[in-house]
Amino acid sequence: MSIETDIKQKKFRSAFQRLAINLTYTSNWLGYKQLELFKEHDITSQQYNVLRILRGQQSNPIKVSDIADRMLDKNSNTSRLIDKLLVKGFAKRTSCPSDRRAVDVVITETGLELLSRIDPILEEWENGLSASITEEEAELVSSLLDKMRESDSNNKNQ
Amino acid sequence: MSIETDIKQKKFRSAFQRLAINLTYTSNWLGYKQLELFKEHDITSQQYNVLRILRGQQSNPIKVSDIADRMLDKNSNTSRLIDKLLVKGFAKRTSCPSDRRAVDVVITETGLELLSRIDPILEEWENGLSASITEEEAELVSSLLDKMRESDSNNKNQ
DNA sequence: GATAAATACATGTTACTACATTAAATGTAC
DNA sequence: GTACATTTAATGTAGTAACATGTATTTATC
Repeated sequence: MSIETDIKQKKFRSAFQRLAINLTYTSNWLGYKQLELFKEHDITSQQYNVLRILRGQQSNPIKVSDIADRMLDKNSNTSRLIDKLLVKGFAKRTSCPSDRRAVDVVITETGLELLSRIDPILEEWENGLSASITEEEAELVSSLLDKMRESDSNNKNQ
Repeated sequence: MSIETDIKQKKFRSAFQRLAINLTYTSNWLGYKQLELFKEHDITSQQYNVLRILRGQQSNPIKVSDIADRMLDKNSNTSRLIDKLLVKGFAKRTSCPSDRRAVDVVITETGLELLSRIDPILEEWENGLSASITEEEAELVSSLLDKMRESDSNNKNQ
C-alpha cells in the first residue's frame, strides 16, 4: 500500500518529505516485525545488532565505542546493552591490554549458538521480501539510501 | 558512504539483509538529524508527527487510535504523547459525542503556529537532500519502500 | 616530568516504550 | 433485554534511551 494511503496524507511538500516520512514509517514497520521475531529468543533488536557485529569480528575483540559507531548509538547505551549480553552469557568483556581505558568485547560460544538459531528465521523473513520486491530493486534502494546519507557531509557547513 | 563501509561489514547473506540493515541504519541517521532540528523547539519527532497528522485533519477531530494507526504506534504511547501536547497547549482533547469511548483530538492555534515555525527548517533540511539524490530517485525509493511493505499481507498466513 | 585536554567507559536521572491490566462504552448472540 | 465479547483509551510497571556527569586512563603542551 502506498504511504499516502497508510498514513492518509494526500499531499507532501516535496518528494524528499515523502521519502523522509516513508523511511520512518517503514523503519517502524520493520522494527515491529523484528521485535516479533526476536521476542521468543529473549533478545532485542539492539542486542542482536551487537551480537551480529561481534560475530563479524570473529575472535578479534572490538571496543565499545567502535560498536556504538557502527550502530549509530550512544556509548552509554551500548555499554548497558553489553551488560545485558554479559548477564545472558552471550558476550565476554575484558580490559584492553594496549589501552586500559578501552574494553574489549567478544562473542561467546553461547552467543554464536543463539545467532545460529535466529539466523534461519531472519533469513526466511528476509527472503519473504522477494514476494514483493526483486533482488535488483533491493540493491537499488540500498544504494540510494547510501547516496542519501551523503548529504551529511554536504550539510556540515551550513 | 556505502553501508558496508559505515558498519564495516563486508558480506551480507542477501540483498534483502543488506536492505533491512541499511534501512534501520538510515532511519537512525534520519532520527538523530530530526532530533537535532526539533530539540530547540522543545518537541520530539513523535510529538511533531502527531501534530502533523492533526494539522492534516484541518478542524476535523481525530481519534487517538487513528493517530496511532498512522504512526504505527501503540495506543498507550499515543495517549501519553497527546498528554504532552496538551500540557504544552498544542492540542485539545474532547470526548467524542458519537462514541463516548473515543477521544477527539484537534490541534490548537498555538500548535499550528509551532508547525509554521518548524516547517521552513524541516523543508530546508529536506531540500538539502537534493545535493545527494535527485527528486526522481527520492520518488523511486519511496515507491520501492511502499512495495516492500506489501510483503506484510503475503506473510500473514505463514 | 607536570599539567591540561581528550578519550573511553560507566552511571544517575529523567523521559519514553512495550506490555499487561483496568475501566468504560459499545456491539453481538441468544 | 441480559450476558459476553470487543473496542477505546488510560495507567501501572519494567525495561530502555538520551543526556549530563563522573572516573580512570591516555595524549599533547609547556
